[in-house]
Amino acid sequence: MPELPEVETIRRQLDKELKGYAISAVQTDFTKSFRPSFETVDRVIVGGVIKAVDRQAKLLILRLLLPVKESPRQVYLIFHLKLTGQLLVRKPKDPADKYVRSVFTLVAPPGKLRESNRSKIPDLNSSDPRSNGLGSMELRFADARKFGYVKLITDKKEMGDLLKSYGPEPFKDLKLKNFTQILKSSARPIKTILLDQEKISGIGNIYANDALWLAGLDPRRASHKVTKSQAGRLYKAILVVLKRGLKYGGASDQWYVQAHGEKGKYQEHFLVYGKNGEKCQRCGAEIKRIVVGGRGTFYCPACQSL
DNA sequence: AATCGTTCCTGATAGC
DNA sequence: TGCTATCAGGAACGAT
Repeated sequence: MPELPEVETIRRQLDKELKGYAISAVQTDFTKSFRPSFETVDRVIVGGVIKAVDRQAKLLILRLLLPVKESPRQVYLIFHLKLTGQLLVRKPKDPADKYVRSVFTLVAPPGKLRESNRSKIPDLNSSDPRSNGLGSMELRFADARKFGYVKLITDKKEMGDLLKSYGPEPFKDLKLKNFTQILKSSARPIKTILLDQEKISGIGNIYANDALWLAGLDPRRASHKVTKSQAGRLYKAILVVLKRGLKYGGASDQWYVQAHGEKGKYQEHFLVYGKNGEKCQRCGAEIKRIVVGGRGTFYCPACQSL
């Protein structure tokens, strides 16, 4: 399940590779995933040039510049991968990927094309009619479970409001002081708070489990009863596990892959996530799986105290 | 305002 | 082996 480290890994790759490309076509066999509608997205974004790829929480945000003659306009194309979404950068002739629901065809503008293909062999044999024969690419949106979505926002204020609905970013504005305040604001289980995107951006089930284990905190503990020193430990633990997730290129537990289909490696370094029945690497007790807030939760009953 | 239940969807898995 | 029923899960949404 793509969380902050997974989405950020993809963001860095997309930002590097897609910048400067223009969208020349959009295809889908699942229009339901488009908001407000496939027709609108298709009509508006074709011709748009990708200026940058941003991230907020688990959202990937393509900043597009529409080449309207009088006044070029910026719009935002947002992807949420939810549980099984993948964004793959491919060549049109590359082998098919499983569960592809939508394909965005990308073409390099002349300037970009000369620059990036100077030393490459031109692909003159492409049979794809949309291809310009040079530097054409595809951004494939695959999603086995179909929970993911593509959302177009054309209004700057609407974009601002959307971003404001998310909690602070762990590596930007989440400081110990506001983290402590956030914990005090609710009586729900601490793990539920960590997963709440309105409270804190980017944490999902994997990193919530591992951070709570690292901090030695029971995931069921009432958030507002977490002590000051525990909050301090949890704050550090969150940053540590997210950083490790990033370092290993994300966790390819089931579906997650990076932008070129490679797997991440954080799954080889899980602390408790998915380790039901195994021994706690800190105290040797048996890791248990329980359900907290409707989510599978892994923890060590011996060293994660209430 | 905070919280909770329901819903979306289908691959993987357990049970027979 | 092959079939069927059940489960998992982020977060939007409506209800309380």
